[in-house]
Amino acid sequence: MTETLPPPSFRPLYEQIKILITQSLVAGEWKPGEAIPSEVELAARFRVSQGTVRKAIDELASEHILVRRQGKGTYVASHSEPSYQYRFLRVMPDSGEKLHPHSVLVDVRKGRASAEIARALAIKAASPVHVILRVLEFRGRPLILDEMVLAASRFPGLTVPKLEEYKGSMYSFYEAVYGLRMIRAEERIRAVAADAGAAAHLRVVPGTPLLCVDRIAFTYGDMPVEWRRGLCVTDGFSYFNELA
Amino acid sequence: MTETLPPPSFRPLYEQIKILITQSLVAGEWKPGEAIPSEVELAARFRVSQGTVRKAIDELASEHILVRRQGKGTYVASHSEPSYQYRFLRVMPDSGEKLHPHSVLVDVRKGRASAEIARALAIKAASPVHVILRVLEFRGRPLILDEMVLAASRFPGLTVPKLEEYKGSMYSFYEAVYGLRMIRAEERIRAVAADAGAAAHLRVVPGTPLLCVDRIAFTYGDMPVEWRRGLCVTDGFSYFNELA
DNA sequence: GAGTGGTCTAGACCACCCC
DNA sequence: GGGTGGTCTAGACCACTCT
Repeated sequence: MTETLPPPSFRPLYEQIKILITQSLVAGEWKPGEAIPSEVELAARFRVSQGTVRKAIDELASEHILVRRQGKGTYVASHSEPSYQYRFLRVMPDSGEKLHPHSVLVDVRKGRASAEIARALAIKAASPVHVILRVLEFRGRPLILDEMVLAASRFPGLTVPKLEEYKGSMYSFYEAVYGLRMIRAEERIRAVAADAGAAAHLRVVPGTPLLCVDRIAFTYGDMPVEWRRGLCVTDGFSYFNELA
Repeated sequence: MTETLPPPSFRPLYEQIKILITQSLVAGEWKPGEAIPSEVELAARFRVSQGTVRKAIDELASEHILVRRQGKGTYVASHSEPSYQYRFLRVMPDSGEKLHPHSVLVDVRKGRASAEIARALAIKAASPVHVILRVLEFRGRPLILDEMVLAASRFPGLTVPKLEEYKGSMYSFYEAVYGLRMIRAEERIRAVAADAGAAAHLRVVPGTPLLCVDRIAFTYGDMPVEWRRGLCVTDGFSYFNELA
């Protein structure tokens, strides 16, 4: 889906400003949740007009990388903020009720990347990885069985106790502990029959149709960080998507 | 998902321009595929600066309602154009190959709206509707069994021969024949087991897990026009979604 | 070359937030 | 009241398309 385009013959100034701002974000000059300098300050710093900075920030805001707050300033988006907590979770109760799931760790172990996962994470096949299994529960009912795979090199010293502290959201964990902010993800969804293991974790009978959601999540610069497979019960719940 | 907000205390000019442009689109002043007047013309017509018209058009373009073409003009987006033909079809071969499905009509009949469908289409329960059944094939292999429900009042004189002409895309049909351009849709996805009927049409064994994709599609002003349920085989195919 | 959208600037003023 | 983002304007110049 992501394509490498031919070198553009022309490079608008505001795109270069976007790149400079992104570089400061990658370098950690401004951390998630913090305010970046005001538009006038940035305009002075980059020696361009405020309008040009505005256009750059507008685009970064539309990509959910920055957040504008009128009268206050412009902030670095963060998965730790309530409104961003479940930004990538598209499964919802059919009732329309808000979903506030509870995460239960099942297993954390070390392993080696399969060919498929190595390709997805842009690492060498058989590289060491962390594999995390967990169940998302809603009102005490198991809803999603997630398997997450992370390159060990990016997540040194990942341990169960550390993970337990952040049971709410994986991405606020990556962000707070490893400085990796996830900005977008690709999902591929299929229908599968529950095998014995999944059925046990999700408390359904084997063979029950489940959604199988494969996800690759990316940080700044389209660097893949996480491969994930979620098996999801859709009795009373569904995956919501808006086509625009 | 769509909420009615409290009356805004303040109404930017460019939003009013957006509304005026949208009204011209609804009224059919500019038809799908045609060019709208240039920015300077619109600025003169609405007595605002070109910059304000630009901002209005920018937003309409980001909503895929208009399409800008540098050096040529701004056009009304149309499902008849190749790049928009399958804009709302998210099912793709895992191979990465481009999907060019072929539509086969199964049945077209009249019926009455169930409570659920009446709610979705914002019509009275038991209102007369058209029900269309069709199969989407890919390389001769049945992939999706679609059931579409339309308010009869919006689609007078809908007949099989008329439909046959447009087997490629339903939405270019709605657009060309009824002047209804679909601009967005909401989908809810679940996993289900194929029943006997679906299994026969999709040539799978009954019980095979399928994606069940319920869709409501909207035209200008968030007016619901079509209710659709698609049953989809996901062997070699998956539903692709980008989370941004 | 004429016409279109696209970029960039500079400045004025407005709405919102907080001290 | 002072700072922030948000709107609106006017004008210059650039890139692209077609004739």
